[in-house]
Amino acid sequence: MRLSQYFLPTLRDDPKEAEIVSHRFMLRAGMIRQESAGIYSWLPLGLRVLKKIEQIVREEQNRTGAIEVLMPTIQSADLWRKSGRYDDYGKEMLRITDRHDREMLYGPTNEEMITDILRAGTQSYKDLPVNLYHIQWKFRDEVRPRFGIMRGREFLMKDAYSFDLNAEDAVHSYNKMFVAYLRTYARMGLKAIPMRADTGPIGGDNSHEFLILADTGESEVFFDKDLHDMDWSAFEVDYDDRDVVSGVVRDFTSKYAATDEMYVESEFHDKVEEKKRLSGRGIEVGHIFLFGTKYSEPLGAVVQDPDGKPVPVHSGSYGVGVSRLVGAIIESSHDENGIIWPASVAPFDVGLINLRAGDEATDNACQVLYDQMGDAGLDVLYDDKDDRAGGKFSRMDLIGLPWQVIIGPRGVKDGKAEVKNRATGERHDVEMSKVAAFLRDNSPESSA
RNA sequence: CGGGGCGUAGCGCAGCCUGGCAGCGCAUCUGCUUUGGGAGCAGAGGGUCGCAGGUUCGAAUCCUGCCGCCCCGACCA
Repeated sequence: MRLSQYFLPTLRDDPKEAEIVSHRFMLRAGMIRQESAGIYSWLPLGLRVLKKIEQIVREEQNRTGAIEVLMPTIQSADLWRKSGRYDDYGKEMLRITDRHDREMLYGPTNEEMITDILRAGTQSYKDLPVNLYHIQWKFRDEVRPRFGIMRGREFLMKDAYSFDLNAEDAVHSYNKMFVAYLRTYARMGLKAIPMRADTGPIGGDNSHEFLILADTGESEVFFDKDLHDMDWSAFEVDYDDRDVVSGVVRDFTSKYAATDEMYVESEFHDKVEEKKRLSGRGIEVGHIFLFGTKYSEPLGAVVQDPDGKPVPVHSGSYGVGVSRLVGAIIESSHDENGIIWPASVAPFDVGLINLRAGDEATDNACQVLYDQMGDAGLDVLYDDKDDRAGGKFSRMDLIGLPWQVIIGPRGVKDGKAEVKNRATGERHDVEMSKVAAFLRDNSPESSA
């Protein structure tokens, strides 16, 4: 993509409404534009990141055997009356009336609808287990939206729903999602610590929130220092092996970690020796939850078991805040100059900077490199604009592409390109013809 | 929902107290000189001063009402 033909409205000054780093950089880098409180347009650069994150989430869901569907944003009130949540949900739910005076709502979540979909399509225990998910916009009319897309009213969420014949099978479904979440966040370069979460009236151990440590997080967290030493890479697992999967869950839940709502000081002190007690703040980027037959019973999601008896299915729901992750990644990966994208979610792989646009030799060298990198499968943003060097450097640092390939008359004379790593700041003089190979050899292995 | 604050050009702001030509910086456009970390000079374009009403010869400025947005707290992917 040539920058001269792209739409990238960057800002030099901080917009005054943006208090936290991710919000500031997203606005300045031209990723989003606010349309209303908690509602944003996604501009080209932001949309690219959103799609990358969405795709990683999708791939990791599919890997567990979960199946993608797409449910509408608008739902009928009827289903919510059946589950009893229409009145319970309160003002957070945006209620709409259509032209026939039918009561509709903009979905804040989809337990009712997915349970009804399953009910209609499943009659036998032989049809289970099944895990259906979708990645769809949600609307929750938050009292106070803030921090840009981190707490928007409209947000993109992956929500998965598992259905099993009995409680034991449901735990395996839950565990699979737990492991999938570890892998998902790891692939985005994040360490998201699973923490016991409030299970509300249902009880039990089976609810965890996944939190990214960040000063700007909305939750206060308490955890064992040993968690930092766990293997946070996207390790391989056999999802069909119940023991392996539950073993991973056991490992990652063996160390104390709790958000303020579950935190009990005496328990923390009991389980963690003093020098290993850490506390801080975290951003919730996922929440998984096993709720048994809470929705299947009222909505009649029943299958026949091997004895021919009708039994309500056991379910769980599993959410990932896809749009929130864009902000969370920036919170955990930036410097004073701008964003530092992990390669897996970067909007482009490389920024090619032409320091002397209009100079024939420099233009030609850039064109050759642009084609070369494109042929090598790299996604390149080519800054071919007739701007000054300083502005180009600043803008490229701001938008945070993993690599910058800098071409000026100086290098062109020697046949050399300057390759800069955005994260480390390291610069390498690389022969023009070897730039694509250099980037391939020095990029983090693709974890797909 | 309680408390605080803001609304003037794409972004950041001044002007309002004490009513009298709507300004500054950045950005944008044109020309020249420059050209490896946000250049210089000269010129130019861009505004329903959030909206409505009122007071006044005259309102960005004073008064009333409304709308929008931000921040802090109680709630949440």
